Amino acid sequence: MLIKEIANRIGVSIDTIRFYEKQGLLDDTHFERSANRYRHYSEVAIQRLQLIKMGQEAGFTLNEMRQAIHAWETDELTPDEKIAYMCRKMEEIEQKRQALDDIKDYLQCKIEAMREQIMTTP
Amino acid sequence: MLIKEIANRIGVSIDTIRFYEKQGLLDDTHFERSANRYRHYSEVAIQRLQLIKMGQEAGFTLNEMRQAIHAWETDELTPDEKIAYMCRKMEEIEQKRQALDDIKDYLQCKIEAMREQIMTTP
DNA sequence: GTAAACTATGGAGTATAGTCCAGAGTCAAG
DNA sequence: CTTGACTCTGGACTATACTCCATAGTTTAC
Repeated sequence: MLIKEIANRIGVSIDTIRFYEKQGLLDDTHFERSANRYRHYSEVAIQRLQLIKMGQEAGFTLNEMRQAIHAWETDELTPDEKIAYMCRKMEEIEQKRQALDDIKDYLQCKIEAMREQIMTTP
Repeated sequence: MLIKEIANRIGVSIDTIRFYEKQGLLDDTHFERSANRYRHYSEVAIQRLQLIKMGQEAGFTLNEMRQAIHAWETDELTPDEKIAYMCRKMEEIEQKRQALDDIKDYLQCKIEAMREQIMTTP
């Protein structure tokens, strides 16, 4: 799969794919170079890019994701430490959820108040 | 309330408060100037800053918030249109929640797989 | 065999959201 | 009446995450 195809599949630009590579989020485990130096991406690359996209939508930075991936994929941490690392990430996600719930309540109140106002004005 | 006090209360820097002002998120309805040109902030400013903070934690940009605030506070939209606007924002929030749930499931799976691995290795 | 469409690289430019700094004025305490 | 802590302004600087561009090589279709 050449760069244009994977970019289209994931829904990002070609430049973005190359940018992620420069940032160390994609490496030679995700693609091979043919004789003409073209990158040929594997299914693993698809998964990696989907993960990055998911993480970004959830509000994580590329830096955070690179660190988390590194923590998970190397042997610098024991399995228990890896689990502990990811559990901390889960807590961060919970906090983000709480922020969403808070603003949702805020908007809901605003909307209710506006509806009331519409009802009670002649 | 001078700028240092409100910055401390909200938990942002003085520069950030002034930056928000430049961005049109705070105006003379949020503070008055004394003879020495010092800004004196009101409770309304506190509420506005808390809203901005909430919105940012939820992943909205300053631009989006400025637009939403403008839509809500001017008379360019009818009450019904304002409600419709905010309901669309509610949908965006739902999408963000979904992204969080997705990545949470992903992490959960990873963690489970790692636990399995720990159990089954000698 | 050439034009269109693709790939490569390096580097410049953009938007967002601040952060820092210089130079100047203000205020409260001792 | 000076020292230290505060305020003001304008502008330069930073990090993140792209995006665009020039230049050059490659492949596909006619």
